[in-house]
Amino acid sequence: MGKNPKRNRETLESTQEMSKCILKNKQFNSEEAEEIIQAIRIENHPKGSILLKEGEVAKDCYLLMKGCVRQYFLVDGVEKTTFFFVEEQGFSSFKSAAKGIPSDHFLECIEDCTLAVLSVQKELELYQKYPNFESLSRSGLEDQLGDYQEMLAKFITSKPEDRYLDLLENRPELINRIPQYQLASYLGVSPETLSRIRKRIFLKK
Amino acid sequence: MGKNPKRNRETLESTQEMSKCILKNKQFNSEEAEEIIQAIRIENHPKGSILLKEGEVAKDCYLLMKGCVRQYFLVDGVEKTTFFFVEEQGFSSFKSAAKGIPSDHFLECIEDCTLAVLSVQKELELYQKYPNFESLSRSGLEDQLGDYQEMLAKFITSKPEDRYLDLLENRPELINRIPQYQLASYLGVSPETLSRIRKRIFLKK
DNA sequence: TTTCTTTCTTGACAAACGTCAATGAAAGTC
DNA sequence: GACTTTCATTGACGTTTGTCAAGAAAGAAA
Repeated sequence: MGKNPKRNRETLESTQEMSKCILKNKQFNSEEAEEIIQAIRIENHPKGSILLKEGEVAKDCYLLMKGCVRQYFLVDGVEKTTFFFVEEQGFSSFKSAAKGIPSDHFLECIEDCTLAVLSVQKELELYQKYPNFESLSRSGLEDQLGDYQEMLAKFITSKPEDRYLDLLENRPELINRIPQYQLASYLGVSPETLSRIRKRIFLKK
Repeated sequence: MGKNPKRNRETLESTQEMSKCILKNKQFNSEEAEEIIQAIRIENHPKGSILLKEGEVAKDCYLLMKGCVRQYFLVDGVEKTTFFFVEEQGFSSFKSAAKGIPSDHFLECIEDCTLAVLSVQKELELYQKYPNFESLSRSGLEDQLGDYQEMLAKFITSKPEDRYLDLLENRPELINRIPQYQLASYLGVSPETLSRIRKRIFLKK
């Protein structure tokens, strides 16, 4: 599954879309953009396929064009979901990719996914060649780091119910797309508790 | 407090130490290193001083040479601690600094601190001038992002008691340096609960 | 459709947590 | 030294959560 990504009409459209995304960026001239586009491959992975297993070394970084990817840990045989990536989000298993160490988590497509994939090796080459590309990456990393600082802070400072309300407000699309037991795990509670939290909220209105 | 940092023997030593840290990095020639060192100023802030207030726009990024800095939010009049920075750690309020928006949190020196400070503006200039410097920054950001991914995952997947045990194992120095009520907040529980958790752990041994 | 599987809900009970209040201990101040 | 302030501990009680188990609802497959 997912080992042999299809090359179809959707793939071509995604390539064009991704290309536009890079070309519109004024930091790049057409030559640079061309080489970057060449380095990126589009992959389609069906729902349920695993992009990265625990123990494997991450070799790629991703830009999600369509679908949803779940990051989870296996703790005492139980899956603990820690993140959902959706459209337009770029991501990688940084610890594993940057240091070449085995990943401690899994990445799973929980919907049919279309991904723009760039190998870490190629990425480094592009950094060397085009400082503008590294600049774009640094800036993106700063944004993401800001997001993570914020998420961690929210998680520390709020209760499960508040976190669910926060999700309702800031990422409502997740609630309809994602199985409730995975959302529960993401909120740090059991599926039963999330069910009760939903009931409590419903009764309050 | 902290508005008028002292220039003393300690400051000079810190400058030398920081300079060595940059010079030893083989990515830089002496000219580059010199300019970077010139751009960085050393500041001493006494215990209790605030580096950044909620509502202010972050203009600097920091490298902590000595002491400990606490990040906290003010939620309904209660301080919620979300991070402790210690020696050798570089940090910034990324969201605020990168986007020029007001900070949603505070940064407080909870010990007498010696900091290497670089303004965001100067930082961007150095990136423009020396791609190697931006490269160093990108790499550092990736490391930090990996750390944050890991921390968030740990927080989601573990209970308060596990988090305390984790702290005992991985950052034991924090436990003796930091008031317990701030640690409790950092672990996401009330001071009373942390006190009881410690008792439980003690009884188990 | 029917059947099977997966997911969600509900109940019951024990464990853990938050809050309020009181007490103790430690550190700093006069 | 005595005093004040701050921080840590302990008890009591109500709320929330986890777990186990059973049943309902929703999807997928035959």
